[in-house]
Amino acid sequence: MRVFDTLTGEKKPLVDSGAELKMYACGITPYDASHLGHALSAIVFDVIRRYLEFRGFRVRYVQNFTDIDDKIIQRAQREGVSTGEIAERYIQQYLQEMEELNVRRAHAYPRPTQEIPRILQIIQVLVDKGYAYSADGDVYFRVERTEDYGKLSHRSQEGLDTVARVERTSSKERPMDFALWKGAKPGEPFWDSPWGPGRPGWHIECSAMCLGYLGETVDLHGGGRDLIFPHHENEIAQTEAYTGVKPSASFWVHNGLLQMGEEKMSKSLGNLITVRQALDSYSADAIRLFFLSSHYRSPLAYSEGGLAAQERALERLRRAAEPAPAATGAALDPLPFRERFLTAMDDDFNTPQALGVLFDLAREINRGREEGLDVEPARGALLDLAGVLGLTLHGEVEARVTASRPLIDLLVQVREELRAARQFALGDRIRDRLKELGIDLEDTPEGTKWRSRVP
RNA sequence: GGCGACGUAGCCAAGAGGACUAAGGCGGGGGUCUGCAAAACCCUUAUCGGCGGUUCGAAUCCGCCCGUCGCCUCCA
Repeated sequence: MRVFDTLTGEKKPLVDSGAELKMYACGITPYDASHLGHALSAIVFDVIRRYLEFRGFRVRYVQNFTDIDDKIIQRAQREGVSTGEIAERYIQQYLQEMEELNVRRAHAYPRPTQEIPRILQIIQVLVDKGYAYSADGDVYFRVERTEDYGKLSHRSQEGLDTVARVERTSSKERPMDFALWKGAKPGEPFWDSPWGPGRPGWHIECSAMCLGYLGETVDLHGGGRDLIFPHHENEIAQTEAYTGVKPSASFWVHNGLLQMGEEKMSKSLGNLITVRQALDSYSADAIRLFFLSSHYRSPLAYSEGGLAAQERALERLRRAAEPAPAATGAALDPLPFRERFLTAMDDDFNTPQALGVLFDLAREINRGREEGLDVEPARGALLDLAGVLGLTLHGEVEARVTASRPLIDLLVQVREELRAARQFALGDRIRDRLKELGIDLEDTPEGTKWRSRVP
């Protein structure tokens, strides 16, 4: 298996050492509803995790929530509630939505406000080692002390210092130094520290939680591309300065960002589709299919039409995965498809190619059915491999019509009788009207079948 | 200004020196099946942004140009 590593810029072999594979993904800052970009990232790492497990790795997966930061504080002040309340609300919403998207739970979801002692201890060591200094109640990381700062994002210290946009604080030694600890301003939540009351900086929390939950070297550290700089660059600097162990991650894995028309989807730009909105209009499988039909490292442009197209494509897979009447012919061997699927996924999780294999397999199943082959093994493989991508292939709208099922059955039965009497005009009318209501009828050799769809 | 991606059919998207007379999906066209449909199946729908170069051979490597985007500031 080969996986692309942002640090080296190339695909490297990932081998199963037999030990637990440690995987850390940067999660969200819960100050508002999550958007599809967050879902994309979550689904990318969910698929990576599922595939690794499918390949026999024992995976330990940790994802954090940044539950204290400027935006959470602002929101809390605006609503007149505590920061903890804001964070908790959106964390629960996120977890609920991820469950609906069939994203498997991480083994742990640490949060900085619950890791303050560990964070303080790390900052203390960095200060003691000369990697950090306190100034006016803040503590900054001394970027100059590290010789390889910029190695992840491929930037030079000189370049960074001259960039006007880097925040210039009078108390900083150099503009590119970044905060480990932020002194509390009036009215802000704070924790006591040797440098005064305050709260952890953004980057230190991930260093602390990664170290605390997984150890000095994680196998796979992930997040969106936008986290490469400064977040992950700073994390590397802190963690490696603290432990003296390099590398702090064997693989840095970053997913491409979801674009919204011309620019990326982001909370600060306000051009977003929330996970909720997407789930209200499309099935979880279709949303996953939309994301996975492009490679995880490429940017992906959101499009209403694209999502709808995937919903239709999904229908092909769903139908192929439906149980078939027992057949007497030879069995359709799914092994070649399985191997092609593995080859695709082994190459840096090439899900578009893997999906191509799934569609090929679906076609073979349909063809096999017409030829009277035993497609059960192939059907099992299709469901199995789709499951690795987190696709259920269930007709998810079925549940919505449970109550009206007997009535629909009755109408279908009446129509069958009309057809038997060659009263086609009336029969067609029933079919057309049901279609308008989101019920599609199909006359097959085994009788009339119906299925519901989103109207 | 610095760093980095990307540009493949009407649309989405794999492929990264020879098995490509370029996967897969959506859409379009034609057909089989059907009372008619639907679904399914079959056939069909591209020479890879432009120009130059390297090579026996390039969508795949190099250079230049054009275009799009991301990061450099909170961000998945």
